[in-house]
Amino acid sequence: MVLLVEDALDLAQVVRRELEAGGYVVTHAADGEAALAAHASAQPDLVILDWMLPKLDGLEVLRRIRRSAGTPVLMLTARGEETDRVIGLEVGADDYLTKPFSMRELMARVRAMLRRAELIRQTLSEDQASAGQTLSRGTLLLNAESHLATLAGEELDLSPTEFALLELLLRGPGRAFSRAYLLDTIWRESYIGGDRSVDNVVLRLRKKLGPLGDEIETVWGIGYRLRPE
Amino acid sequence: MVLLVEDALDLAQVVRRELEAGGYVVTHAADGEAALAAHASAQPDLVILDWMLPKLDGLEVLRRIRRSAGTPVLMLTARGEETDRVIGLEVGADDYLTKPFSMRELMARVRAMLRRAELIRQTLSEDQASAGQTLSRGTLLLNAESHLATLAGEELDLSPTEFALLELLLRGPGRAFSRAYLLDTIWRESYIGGDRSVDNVVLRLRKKLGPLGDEIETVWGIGYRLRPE
DNA sequence: GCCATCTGCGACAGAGTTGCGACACTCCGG
DNA sequence: CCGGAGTGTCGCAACTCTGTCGCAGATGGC
Repeated sequence: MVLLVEDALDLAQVVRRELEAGGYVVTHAADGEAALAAHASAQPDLVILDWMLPKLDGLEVLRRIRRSAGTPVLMLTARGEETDRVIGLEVGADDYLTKPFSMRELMARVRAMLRRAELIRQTLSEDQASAGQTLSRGTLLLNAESHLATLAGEELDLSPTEFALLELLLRGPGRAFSRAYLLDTIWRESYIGGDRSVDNVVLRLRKKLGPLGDEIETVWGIGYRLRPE
Repeated sequence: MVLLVEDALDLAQVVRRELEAGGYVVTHAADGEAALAAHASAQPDLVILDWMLPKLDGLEVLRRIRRSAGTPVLMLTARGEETDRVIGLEVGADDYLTKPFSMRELMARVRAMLRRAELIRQTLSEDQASAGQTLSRGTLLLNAESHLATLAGEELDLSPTEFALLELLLRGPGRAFSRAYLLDTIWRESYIGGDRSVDNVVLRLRKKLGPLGDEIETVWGIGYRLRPE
């Protein structure tokens, strides 16, 4: 069951039809309060959440959902909206889509998210998904909410891009991320980057991490990965 | 290959030059009917489609393209047609650019779209194969998501091609794969290789697998197979 | 056993990919 | 208007991967 939270009714209609055509059952909510009510009563497998909403905005809705549940959330943001891509990740959105997006892309993401959620449920214990706020790796600590990273007690001075990359890696240790995925996820609407941009952020991040930098492995011809522990 | 559909010839000329300078091969069509014909015969990787066109307008062209193919489409629209945005989404445009636009932005979008198309293809094929599962064979473990293979606990250093081949074999143990099939599946459209390329990958893979390499059997006159357990 | 094919395999070179420093541009705050 | 931080781009070097070739060995039909 998918909960769709979107106040633009025409767009909601389109998305709903597409999802239903793909075999999903869809519940719709048009504002933040309705969304929370629907989430509590229907317990969806996935929430598609617009950023701008009447009554409660998407960010606040996300925050409250996270207090009680680990439901995967896909956020919809408009291009040009002043959204720090990191903010959403802090609160625990699992993925993003920038308007306008294609229906094909939406479906691809929805499927991927549901699949991943299923896997996590099967294999991993809940703590990784719900603990969320502070990620760690050896002496490296990363707190998403305060946007602070420390290495062996020392504060790490990371740029926003570096921070986002490190966070993504820590969220999926062992998982190999392609450059295309990273560009799509971290860079969002700022598109501009080529593959070499990714390389450079990795380069800078590795340096700042010192010895721990080696834990970021290159997967030749694919992308990068944080070495599984 | 990029199909450019634009009736204003001066603009088309400028865009074409820019794209070609960026390393893309460009085909041009000046009206809707020509666009459909070109799309059917040339099978482009991306379509740049003007909204207003002689004979068939852009929307109709998009609709017909969508009946037969999922080619990514970048629509060019005149300023301020908000309602059309939703219609376009419904029919399946993947991105928009409002005239006038800068060449720089166009190029950025084109690059991003091709990248994303690749991502979507990847995600969907993973979905079919229910990736993320760990495949195994004796002491050999292979995890597609992390792109990591281990043999008796030791990490195996496999090239992308070797990895893909091993994954395919593990997914269909006992099944015999012809060289043609392997070229089609692993090499995809970039198969410049002849049959001996396959042989060589098998050779290298066998070596790296050590004793387990013998499990990859040669099917004389056909191709290769992983010995059923 | 003989021949036509097919496969195994080492060597090599070209193509592709990544590491990394240098530089330029943009965005902000002073 | 300046200066600094952040980040995209470029170029070069180093490295990895992979297709090709040649030849030896294996295989199967006759």
